[in-house]
Amino acid sequence: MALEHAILVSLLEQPGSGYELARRFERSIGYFWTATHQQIYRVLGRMEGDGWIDVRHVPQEARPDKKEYSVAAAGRAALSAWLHEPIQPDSVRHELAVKIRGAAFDDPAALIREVERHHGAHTDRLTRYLAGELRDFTGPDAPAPGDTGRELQHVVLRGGIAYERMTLAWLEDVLATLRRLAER
Amino acid sequence: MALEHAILVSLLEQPGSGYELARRFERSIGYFWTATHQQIYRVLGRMEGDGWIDVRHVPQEARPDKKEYSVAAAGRAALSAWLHEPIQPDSVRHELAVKIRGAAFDDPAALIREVERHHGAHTDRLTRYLAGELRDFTGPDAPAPGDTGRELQHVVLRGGIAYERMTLAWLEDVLATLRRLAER
DNA sequence: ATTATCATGTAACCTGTTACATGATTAG
DNA sequence: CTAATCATGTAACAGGTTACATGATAAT
Repeated sequence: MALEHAILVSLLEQPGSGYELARRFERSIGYFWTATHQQIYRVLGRMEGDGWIDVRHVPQEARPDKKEYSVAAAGRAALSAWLHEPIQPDSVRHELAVKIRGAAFDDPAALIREVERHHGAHTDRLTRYLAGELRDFTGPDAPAPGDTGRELQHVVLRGGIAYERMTLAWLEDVLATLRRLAER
Repeated sequence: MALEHAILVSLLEQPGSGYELARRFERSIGYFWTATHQQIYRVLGRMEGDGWIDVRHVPQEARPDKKEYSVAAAGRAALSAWLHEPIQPDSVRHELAVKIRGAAFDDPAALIREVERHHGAHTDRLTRYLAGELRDFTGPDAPAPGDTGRELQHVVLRGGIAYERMTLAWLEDVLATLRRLAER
């Protein structure tokens, strides 16, 4: 039950529409939580019903009108309560790892392409994260000392970067292993 | 739709009961896929209905009887088909990261304990993985060159180890950041 | 013409979690 | 006597995915 809370955090950082939230989940929030627009609209409806968020109808020209959501007092309270509850460490889901172990019962060499493809996708992600870090957290845009929000955003981004780097190194290990096995 | 496939891989490595599968998902398979016994029994029922697996009733003394499942031809074919399909790189879900960014709107110092707790849990996991590696993949029990299955199991375990090490380093970064913010 | 972007939603389905339920044996 | 291990399941609910659905503007 954390999509609600991820949305609350995002709306506290910056109010916005369901569409805008969906875009943020593709970008910055995407490196620690994912959600599609269908999920977001559903949850926004529930959160509005529960009084966690307020809506403001924003008419626009040359674009469809939008509903801008912002966090209400009850939402802030719900977030605060959740922050003080312990959660259990997340467990991983690596579909690719299932495939790698499954390859023992099929042709390991056939997996090489797939692993290379994943390596490419993770390289792209890492590149985007690093570009974001350079843009938002270095030079004149570095967070001022005491800018808690920005500092915390940065440490989470560093987590995303560390994850992608570790994944790339592991995929290279996997490729070397698969190639060694394919040679015989 | 990978629980089916994870179960197929596990049953190919070693036939077993739903209970045994649940235990494996807590251990070796747990570092890349999780499932509870409820989920496993439900999926085993469906897989049996689809003819992917065969059941053998095994009477036992001093223990409840068990149903031993093994992979049928149709199951092997289904696994093989899935192995040849491309999958999209897994997206991450780090509930703790949601909390860290949320802490900007609450008390960051209050998160320190929680992060320390997670650090402890990941340390335990890493210790277990390393013990498993030592036991199963070094010394006299090292996989013979050409033992594809064992080699692939090892590379997946190395992925679990790399993940835990990266996570621990990141959590230390998070702790340092939170402590710095709490000092002011 | 076609594709991309902005903007919102419904419906059906599949997956995952939590709680409930039973019952024997073995070790402390 | 209490907890752990072995063994299997049901039921209700929450969360996530896929497909369908609409409709405007702007850029190529």
